[in-house]
Amino acid sequence: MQSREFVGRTREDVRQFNLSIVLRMLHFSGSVTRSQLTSISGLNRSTISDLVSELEELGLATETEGISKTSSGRPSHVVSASDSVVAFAVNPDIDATTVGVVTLGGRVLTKRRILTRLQPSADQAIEIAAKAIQEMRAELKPGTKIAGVGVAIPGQVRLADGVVRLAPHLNWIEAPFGAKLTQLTGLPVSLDNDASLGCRTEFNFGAARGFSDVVYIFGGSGGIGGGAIVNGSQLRGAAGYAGELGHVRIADEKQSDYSGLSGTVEALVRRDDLLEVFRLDSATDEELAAEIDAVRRDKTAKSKPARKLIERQLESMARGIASFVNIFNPQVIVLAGFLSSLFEFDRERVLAEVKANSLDASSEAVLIRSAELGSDLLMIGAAELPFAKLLARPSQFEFAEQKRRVSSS
Amino acid sequence: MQSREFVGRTREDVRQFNLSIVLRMLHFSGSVTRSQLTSISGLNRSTISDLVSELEELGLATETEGISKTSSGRPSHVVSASDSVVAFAVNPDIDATTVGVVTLGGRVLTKRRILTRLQPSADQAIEIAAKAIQEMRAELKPGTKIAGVGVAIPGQVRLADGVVRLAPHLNWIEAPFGAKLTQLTGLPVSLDNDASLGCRTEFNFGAARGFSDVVYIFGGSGGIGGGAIVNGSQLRGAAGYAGELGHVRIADEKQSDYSGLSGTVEALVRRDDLLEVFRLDSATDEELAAEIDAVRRDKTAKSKPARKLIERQLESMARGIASFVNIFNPQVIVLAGFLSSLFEFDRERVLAEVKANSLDASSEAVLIRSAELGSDLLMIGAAELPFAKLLARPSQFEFAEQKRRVSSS
DNA sequence: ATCTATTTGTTGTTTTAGACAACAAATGTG
DNA sequence: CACATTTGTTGTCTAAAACAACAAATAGAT
Repeated sequence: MQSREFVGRTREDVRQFNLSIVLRMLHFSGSVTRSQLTSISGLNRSTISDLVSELEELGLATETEGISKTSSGRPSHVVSASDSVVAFAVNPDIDATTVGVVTLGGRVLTKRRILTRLQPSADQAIEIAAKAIQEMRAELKPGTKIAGVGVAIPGQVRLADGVVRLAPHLNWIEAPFGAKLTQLTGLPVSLDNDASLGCRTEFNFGAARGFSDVVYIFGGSGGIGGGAIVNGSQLRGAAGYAGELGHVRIADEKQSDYSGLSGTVEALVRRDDLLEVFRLDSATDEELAAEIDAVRRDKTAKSKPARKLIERQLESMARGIASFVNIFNPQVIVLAGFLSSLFEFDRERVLAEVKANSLDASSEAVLIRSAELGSDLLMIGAAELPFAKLLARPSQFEFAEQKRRVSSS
Repeated sequence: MQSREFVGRTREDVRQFNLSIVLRMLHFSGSVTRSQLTSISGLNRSTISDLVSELEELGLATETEGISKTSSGRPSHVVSASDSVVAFAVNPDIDATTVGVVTLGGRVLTKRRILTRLQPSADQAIEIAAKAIQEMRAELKPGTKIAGVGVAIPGQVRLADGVVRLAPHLNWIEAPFGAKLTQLTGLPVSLDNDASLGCRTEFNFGAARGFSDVVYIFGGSGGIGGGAIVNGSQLRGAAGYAGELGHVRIADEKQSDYSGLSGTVEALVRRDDLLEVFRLDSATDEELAAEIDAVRRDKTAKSKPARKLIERQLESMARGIASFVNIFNPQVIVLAGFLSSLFEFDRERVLAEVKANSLDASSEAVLIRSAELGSDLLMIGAAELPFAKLLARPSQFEFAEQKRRVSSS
């Protein structure tokens, strides 16, 4: 008999859980009135009062007797997530490493993008991140509590120990990112795949908010990543590698993807191919979107090769989506990165192709939409990793020491 | 803000939850000693004592001062799931409808297979099931409590209202199976897809026991079905259609499956094709397995066409599995029906093909194995539907009335 | 300006279920 | 047969949610 499943619950668990739901409401909505907390949770007024007091004492929430626009009656106190609880977010990528500070309320306080040479080694990225964190830490307001460091990795991450198994784009193999960054910063570090975090963030704050079953597909220069929300919780898999939707085979073609698999979505829907047809060396997602949109509007012969490529990619993408619809029966599919541009190129056609390649029942109610969150997505997503641990057991969470020591370097 | 997620917990919830874990342990293991319950749950001895007493009073558990082989010390009481709590299980199929009675302890008390003409209508199947249930109900020991009726459907089921959306094999479309069977029997009826239930049962009692992330693929005469366990809970999707693993596209081929989709696993791995190459009109899984095994052993030229077909199917199956490995990163893949025979034909090759078509990290630890549970699989699986509701809130569950009335028909 | 209805915050009390401690009961062992 | 060990039982303790009563703060009506 497995033991994990059959662990009993005590009164302390109830308390932790209720503290957790209150803090989660604050985290996801910024600020909430006490009467809202009461009605949504279904708990008694006095219980909510008690819980909020405890969160205040823990330094996790602040209460203001602000204005709460209701019809009549005594106005309710507004409770907010404390701005003095923060997490560091790190996102190493091919040409730069981004580091930011995110508050428990979801605001990005600072963000720094540190350019590197192309394909930095893991050790280089770790040192850059550690340095930035140390500097930013010194600038924090006194009394600020640090929940930890969250890292979004463009590759496969073993969740158990924070080792980057493979990041083909960066050419990292078996890099113990988490352990080393912990060593350099003295802070607890959690890692996850960037697309998984993107999925989770769109689910928490963006286009997939309010749904319970979500498929997220992200297209970037490093390939196609994905994530899924299943019955309200993130798809992780045994070791954390789940959600590699780009590496699903959909055709016989020989062309292979960045991981060497052929006929996959990632092999057939390539950002580089689009750049090539537009004769661009590199482009931001906005620039690429503009090019694609220009093709959409221009119906003359001149844009034919580009149009054909876009349509071919769009069709491959739709085939992949159709399989995901059959597998997950999601309420919504969120497309991010340049996939969103492919979708906007011809929404009707994408929808039609998806329907044609999936079961009627599964596809009848599915929504397809573009991602909503922009450049702060990965900062907020990465910060969610340490915050998740805090949110799970608010009164037992131990913050990193805030005694700053003079760094020797 | 979604409301469901943020509902607070009360002391009553704790009680229900603890009653639930105790009853679940009894359900999954048959019988357990009180000391085991204590150590596994982590609850206090006196609490377990109290919980067991309540379950006894509810008629859900029985306690015997039996022999518990421990080293020394006072022997512990053995607690078992009550045999007088049962559920009906129903499984309509193309040529017969099977109805059974299953105890909370997991024993199949009775099973009846009622032959029908080929492709019976839903109404016919419902009437057959209702009649069998009524007869079996009359034969139950007095005092037996009925948790409800669970139905395993070879097709897509809308979980919310128990409507069979599509069962291509049976040619059922939009059949309100649940409502009608409830009407005829007066019992609460729950439905689910047969492969989903198969998955769940292998997870609870069979080849996938003890894992948290499972992919299950079933091959039968009606096509290829599937199911998945994600982080310990069943993949359902928005409406309950998730897990249609057979309808995932893996190749360009034109050949289409029973639902009209082309190039899918179901289109390329067909039981009928195997029967044809063996010149069989029909065959049980055992007979088919024997044929396939004969080919395996016979290396002469004579069996060439069969061997080629088997190998082609095996390869397509492996391609599908590889995609599922990338998507779910499961600990184990369970193959059932004739897929298990394909696997046994050449385990090494299936494994090699899966590895070749999936990411190294995702596939490195994955196990592939054949299903363990035999003919009672769907009976136990279907019964799990009503039992699940009982297990979720033991002291609030309302059993069907046991006052038997003389049936008018 | 005052009164009323309404809603919310606060405080003290009640209830419930798990934890704990002490003791009795039932086994194996030397 | 004394002893150690484990388990069941019983009475008490404790923490946390519910509850009830009252005070406070608003909008709207007069």
